[in-house]
Amino acid sequence: MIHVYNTLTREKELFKPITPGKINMYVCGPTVYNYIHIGNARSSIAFDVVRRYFEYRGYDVNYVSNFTDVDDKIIKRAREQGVDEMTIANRYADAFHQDTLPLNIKPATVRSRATDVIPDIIVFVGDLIKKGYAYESEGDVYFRAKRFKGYGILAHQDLAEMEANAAGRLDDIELTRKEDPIDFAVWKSSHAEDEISWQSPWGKGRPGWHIECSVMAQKYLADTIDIHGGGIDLAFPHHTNEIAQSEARTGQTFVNYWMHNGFVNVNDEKMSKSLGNFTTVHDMLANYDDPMAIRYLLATTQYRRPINYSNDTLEQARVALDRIRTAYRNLSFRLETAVVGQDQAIENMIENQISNFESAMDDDFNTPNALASVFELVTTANTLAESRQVSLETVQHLLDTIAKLMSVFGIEDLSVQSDLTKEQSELLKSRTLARDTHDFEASDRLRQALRQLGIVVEDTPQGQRWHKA
RNA sequence: GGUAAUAUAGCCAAGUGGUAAGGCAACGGUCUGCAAAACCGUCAUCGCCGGUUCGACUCCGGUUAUUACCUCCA
Repeated sequence: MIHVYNTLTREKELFKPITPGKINMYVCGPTVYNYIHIGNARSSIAFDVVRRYFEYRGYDVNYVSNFTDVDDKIIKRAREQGVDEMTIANRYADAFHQDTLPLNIKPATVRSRATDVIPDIIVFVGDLIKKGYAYESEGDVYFRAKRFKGYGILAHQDLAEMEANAAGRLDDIELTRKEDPIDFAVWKSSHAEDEISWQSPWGKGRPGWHIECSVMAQKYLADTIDIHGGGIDLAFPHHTNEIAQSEARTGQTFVNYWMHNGFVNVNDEKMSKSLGNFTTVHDMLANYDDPMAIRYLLATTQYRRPINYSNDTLEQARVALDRIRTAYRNLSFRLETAVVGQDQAIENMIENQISNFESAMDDDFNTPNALASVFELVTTANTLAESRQVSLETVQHLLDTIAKLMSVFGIEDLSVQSDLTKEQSELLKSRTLARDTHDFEASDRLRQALRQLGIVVEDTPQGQRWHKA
């Protein structure tokens, strides 16, 4: 029984998929005009965890996301660099894949670009006009926001307020073209010859920002989808407008559950270029050698809560993750000395923690609580690793469980052990001999030598335990 | 101005009408040739003021602070 917080109703609701066992979800992707920043990564990771948990629960998840590859920011950047828009879009779409790979974000089932669906967008806009929900005005096409009943409820915005706000902000050109200040563009005429554009019934132009998501969700998923996700800032206007467009066209509910992730602050401040704390994933990965620690920080905070990203919080994440890795590694070491059999008390404990983990995740993906269960298992693993005698099946079960639960957070490869070089192997053997004869001087020297070669050796009742530094 | 969210120990962070998970740090102990890793123990009364209640940190009212959104920012 999974419960999901629905932004539309502002309540946790029992999750019921439209088709049993299947989930159609759409998550807003980035505008590819720059490297993705940590906020983009947070959003991707938050919904990656949602997806992974549904999959863990046995659902078949159809995950669709987009690249916004045509918009003002891309056009501007292309101009600045004297290249065409697609050069910019391709460059940063590629960078997205490079940056998300080390963060272990699963690729979308379908990752579509706005420019891949231009014909569909034109049909969609045409339909809106036919139904009286949109109108052409000097080459632009606008959506009649007021015509759509319930416009603004997702973000709990008041129509009159919005109207007043909008009127003060728009320039004269927009005001003269729009019937109403709160109307929004679904199609924009192109203003310059060298600007990217497509031929349409309304002249040369390009899609408005919101329309692509409505079109893709419908094209690749369905008229009504289970989950739509994105950053909380998108609730208004982006998702508000998506709802209006999509429902105006189909007459059906567009989305059953709206999910929005919280923001990432950098050093306790909102990330912005003017504050100089704009943090791209590209730079983070270049400056930090443990991408899984970044993932840990972003994945283990409850998705609706804000995250403060700083050297300090990142370091705390790394230390916490290391505790899990160390436990996993040290228990793995006991596989060699384990005896065939099972330990019922520990088996029961494992089942209890799995159950706690699932209860936590069922409750709107409460990752901090779920993690607490993992740490209970970690303590058990540490205790077991120190026991005189351990049962093989139970050791394996505990290891598998920790790995399985952590993989829900997208943290895999807990124990990245590589083979020893011949030299390292020889040194270890020599050290065993030295210890057998209580030659501690030689033993300490060899431990130091191994340390220099990147191998940390620890002495246990079961012999030497080593791992890479 | 409007609409929301948040306020829990040194830090990060859960949670609940009946006397506060987990992680880090700190302190004490155990284990250890030393070390490492680990284990055990200690460490908060929940922004402020009222109210409801047998009882609130958890519900209600108020207040303060912080933050976000109010047309293209995840």
